[in-house]
Amino acid sequence: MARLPEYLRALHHLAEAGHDTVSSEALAAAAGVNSAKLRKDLSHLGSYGTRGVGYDISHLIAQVEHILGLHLSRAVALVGVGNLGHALAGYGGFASRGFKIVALFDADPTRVGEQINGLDVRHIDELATTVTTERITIGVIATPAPAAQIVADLLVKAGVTSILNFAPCVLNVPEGVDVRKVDLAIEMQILSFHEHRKSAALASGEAAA
Amino acid sequence: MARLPEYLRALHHLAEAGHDTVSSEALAAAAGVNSAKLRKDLSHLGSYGTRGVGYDISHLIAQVEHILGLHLSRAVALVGVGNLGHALAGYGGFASRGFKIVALFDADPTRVGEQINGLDVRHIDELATTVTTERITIGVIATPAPAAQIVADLLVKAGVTSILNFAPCVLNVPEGVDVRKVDLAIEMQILSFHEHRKSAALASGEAAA
DNA sequence: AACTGTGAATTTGTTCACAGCA
DNA sequence: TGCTGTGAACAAATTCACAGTT
Repeated sequence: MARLPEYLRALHHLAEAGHDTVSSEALAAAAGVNSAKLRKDLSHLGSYGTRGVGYDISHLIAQVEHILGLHLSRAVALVGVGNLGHALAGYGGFASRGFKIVALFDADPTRVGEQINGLDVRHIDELATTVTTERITIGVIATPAPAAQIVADLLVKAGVTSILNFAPCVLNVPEGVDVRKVDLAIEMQILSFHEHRKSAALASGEAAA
Repeated sequence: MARLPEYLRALHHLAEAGHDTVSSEALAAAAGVNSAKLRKDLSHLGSYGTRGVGYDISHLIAQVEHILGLHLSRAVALVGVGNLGHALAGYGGFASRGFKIVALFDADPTRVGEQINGLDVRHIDELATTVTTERITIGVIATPAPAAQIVADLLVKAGVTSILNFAPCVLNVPEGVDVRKVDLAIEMQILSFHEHRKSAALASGEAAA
C-alpha cells in the first residue's frame, strides 16, 4: 500500500517526540488521512493494535519497515548528474531513510570523475558492470527526456527492476519492472489548475457560497 | 483532472514530431494510459475530437492549456535554497513549461544575497512584502521538515493559495489553500516495497507461475 | 470509556462495448 | 471504415457506523 511510508514517517516523528503508543485518530492526523482508512490499512498487515489503547509505536514501526523491505537496505544507482541529479546525489533524505546511492553515472565525459558526496561520477558505459558488482536493484533517472528511455533500457538490461523517473516522459519497460514517475512541472501544472479554478470561482461571484 | 498535464506533455511531443492529428489510442499510449480513460477525460472538456479522424493536436493543446490556466503564467516563490532548493531554482523544466520563479527565500543570512539563475536570494522576513508586490500565488517549500509548517503559515498569511511541499511532513493549511506533496524518500520506499514483494515471490518458488 | 477491526453502504474511478458521426 | 463519445457494467477505494475487546 502506497500510504505505508507516510505512516512510517509519522510514526518515527511520534517516537522521537517520546510517545510510546498512538491512537488511529492521532496517527491519521499526523499522516494527513482519515482514521478509518488508516485502521483499514493497518489491519491488512495483521492486528497490531490494542482496543482501548491504540498502537505500540516501536512495534508498529518494525512491522511497517519489514513490510516495506527497509530492513534490507537496497543499493541505488543514479543516472544523470545535471542540476537535479546533483541535488539528489547530495540529498540527505535518502540515506537517513534507508537508501544508499552507491553509484553515479553520466554520459558527459566532462562530468565523469567529478566527486559528489564522496562518490565518483562514472561513465554510463560502466553501468552494466557496476550494477552487477554492486548488486544494484533500484535506478534513479535524472537525465533529460530524450535520454531517459535509453537509460531505462540499459538499467533493465543490467538487472535493475525498479526505476524512479524524474524525466518528463513515459518509459516503456518489460513486465516485472516497476516505474514511478516524479514530474516537477506536472505538479506545478496541477496547482495552476487549482489556482485557475479558484480565481474563476471568485470572478463568477461565488454564486454557490 | 490530474492527468491533463501528462496529456499536454504528450501532445507537445507529438506536435514537435510534426503530427497534426492524433487518435485517442495513440495519445493514450504516449501518455501511458488506457484509451477509453483518455477519451472520457477529454470529453469532460467538451467535444474536441472528430470521429473517424482523431483530435486536432494544436487545438487540443490550446484547450488543455486554457483549462489548466497556463495561459496566465503565475508567479512562483521558492523557499529554502539548500541542496534541493538550489536545484529547483535552476531547473529549466519550470520555465519551459509556463512557470516563472520570481523570488527565492532562505532563513540563513549567509545564503541571503547569493545569486541563482539571475535571482537574488532574499531573507524570509521579506517574504510577505515580496509576495504582495510580485503577485505571487504559488509557493514551493524546499526547507527542512521542522521549518516547513512555519514557512507554510507565512506563505498563506501573505496570500499564497497553492503550495508544492518537498519537506517530509504534513502541512496544515486553511480551507481554500491547495497543497501538493513530493517526498523523494517515500517514492523510494514504495519502490523498495515492490522490490521486496518481487524477491519474496521469487523465494517462495513462484507457485502461481 | 476508549479505541480497534470490519461488515455494509457509498462514492469514485475504470473499462467495456457499441451507437453514431465523419 | 475508423474513430469518438458515452451509457452501462464493473472494480476499487473510501467512509460510516458499530460490535467487540481491553
